[in-house]
Amino acid sequence: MELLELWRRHLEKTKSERTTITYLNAINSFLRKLQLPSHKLVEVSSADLYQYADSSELSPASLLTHFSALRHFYRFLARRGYIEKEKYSEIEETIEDIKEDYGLKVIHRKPKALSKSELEKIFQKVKGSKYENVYKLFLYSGVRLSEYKNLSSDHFFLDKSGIYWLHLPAEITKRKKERIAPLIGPTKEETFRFTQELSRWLEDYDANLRVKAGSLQVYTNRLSKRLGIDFSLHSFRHTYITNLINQGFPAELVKEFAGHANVKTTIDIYYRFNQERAKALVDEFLKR
DNA sequence: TTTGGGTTTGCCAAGCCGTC
DNA sequence: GACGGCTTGGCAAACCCAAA
Repeated sequence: MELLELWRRHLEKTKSERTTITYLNAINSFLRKLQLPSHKLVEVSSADLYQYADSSELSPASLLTHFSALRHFYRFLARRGYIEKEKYSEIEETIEDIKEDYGLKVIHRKPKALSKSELEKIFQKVKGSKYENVYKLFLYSGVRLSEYKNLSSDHFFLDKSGIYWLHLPAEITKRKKERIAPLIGPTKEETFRFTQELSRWLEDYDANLRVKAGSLQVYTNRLSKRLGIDFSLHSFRHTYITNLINQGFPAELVKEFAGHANVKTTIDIYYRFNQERAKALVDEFLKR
């Protein structure tokens, strides 16, 4: 059996469908660029790897992904004895050299929480439509799009204090980790106003809150352009988490509500972001 | 225990097409 | 022409793990 086919089967057993697709695409892109037939993959040299990096028009992040795939492929071949261990070491070393040469590092953008005026403009535009309800759900729950796809009224419950909680079972969350999060906004008043609305919407979830994920994404993208506001569905999640932080929830709790696997993610991404914001606020205060 | 870099995977953008 | 659905590849968020 062809080595590429063997690797594909291995990926299908050990990786997600998305990763399998991404890695296979990377290898195919490599073959196309170098105009190599797949059986020549075992003969690939350092010069070929350099040629790919030199001629590629991919962004640093994508090039990194492609080299991750190549490294994974050759590690697979070496472990099964299809290539010499020394050959794999040479390939691995070359990939490291290329990364160094090209300064390949993933650039992380800071999360963007939406401001009050941006939210007003967005909700003014979608007022009265189903998108208004869905956007509010994203904003008050911090739900991810992938989680929203599988949501139903069964995932919401009202607690004794009169606010809704979202209970996401492990099978529908990103990292297969059960998550419980309160549906709250920037203030108590807004939270209770939303709770009343949600109570009505949940009577007929499909009619009030169900939109196809693809349509929701495209609609949001177009709205972002129309309004001249740089936002996406994920911006609502950033805003939800930022609201929790601004309200003084401790990082361990924000981590649980956000569904992060560890608190480092929460602190690194959101608290660092908030420290800058705090500095800006202090500067503003001192100017008064 | 912390941190930096690598890996995995979800999200977004763009283009095409159909419908009104 | 405007709007919305679908597909696909690249980008970036989030997680993981080894080294210090």
